Amino acid sequence: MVTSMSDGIEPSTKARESEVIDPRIEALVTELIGRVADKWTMILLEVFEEHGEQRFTQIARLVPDISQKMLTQTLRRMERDGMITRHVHAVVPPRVDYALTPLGSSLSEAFCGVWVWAAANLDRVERAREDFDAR
Amino acid sequence: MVTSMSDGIEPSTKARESEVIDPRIEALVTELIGRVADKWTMILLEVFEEHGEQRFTQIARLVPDISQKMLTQTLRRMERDGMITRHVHAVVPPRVDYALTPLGSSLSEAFCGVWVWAAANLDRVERAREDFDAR
DNA sequence: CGGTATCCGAAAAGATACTG
DNA sequence: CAGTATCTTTTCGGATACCG
Repeated sequence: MVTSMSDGIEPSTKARESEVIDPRIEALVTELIGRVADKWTMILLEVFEEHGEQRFTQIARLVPDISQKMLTQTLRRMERDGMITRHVHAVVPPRVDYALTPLGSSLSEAFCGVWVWAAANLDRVERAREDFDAR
Repeated sequence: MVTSMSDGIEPSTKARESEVIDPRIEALVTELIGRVADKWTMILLEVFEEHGEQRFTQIARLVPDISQKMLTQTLRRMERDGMITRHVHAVVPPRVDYALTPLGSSLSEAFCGVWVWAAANLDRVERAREDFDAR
């Protein structure tokens, strides 16, 4: 869809739709996918999309399996990538609110299809695994 | 987005949209996302979607950065999950063809939006990072 | 060709303790 | 509360050797 492969000449039997975009762009997109197609990133995007602005501890409660380290790390990276904002309130005890930016929101929407797919195909995958393991 | 409703009563201050789906289903969907939101899985799906049925060595050529080990591993897992088929031809030298199943194809489509997003927002992310690092 | 098996160093994730 | 620092464990990925 987005990748290229700059073949030379061949008439080729198929695979004739996209192709020949700048390999530099290709590499950057792939790097970005590698960054963004991360389990925790996807899950946090989803949490923000569903629950709106949240503070640190609340997020941790909504995602019980994430370690505090990974939560901090993922939030920091998402902030750096422009997905979320981080607002520190000067109160005691401290309060930090995280919220999606429009950019993060748009990515969340792009991932929406994957969530729908997962919910819809859960049982199919389950059965495929059973079939495979039965061999 | 996928999680859902059927809350009981409480008025609550906010966060009144989702909630209270079977936590078992929720956990399974999350596990499946964790499995599927993998860099190499995404990239291999994309390769199959673009280039159709491919044999092992050809895939390796199309994805130069993947190690043989990770390629085998990812293909095996995708086969187990019902995303791809694996056909061994009884010839010498051996020939093994991999191809998307309808299930894999549907996942690939679900991911399509993410690829489009990445290509479209590359520069925005780039600038966000520069801004962040400048602090 | 299309793998599997093994070893190994590097990187990522997890657990725990401490702090402004 | 919202982290950071540190330590341990797991996973990743390259290199190499070997097989049907």
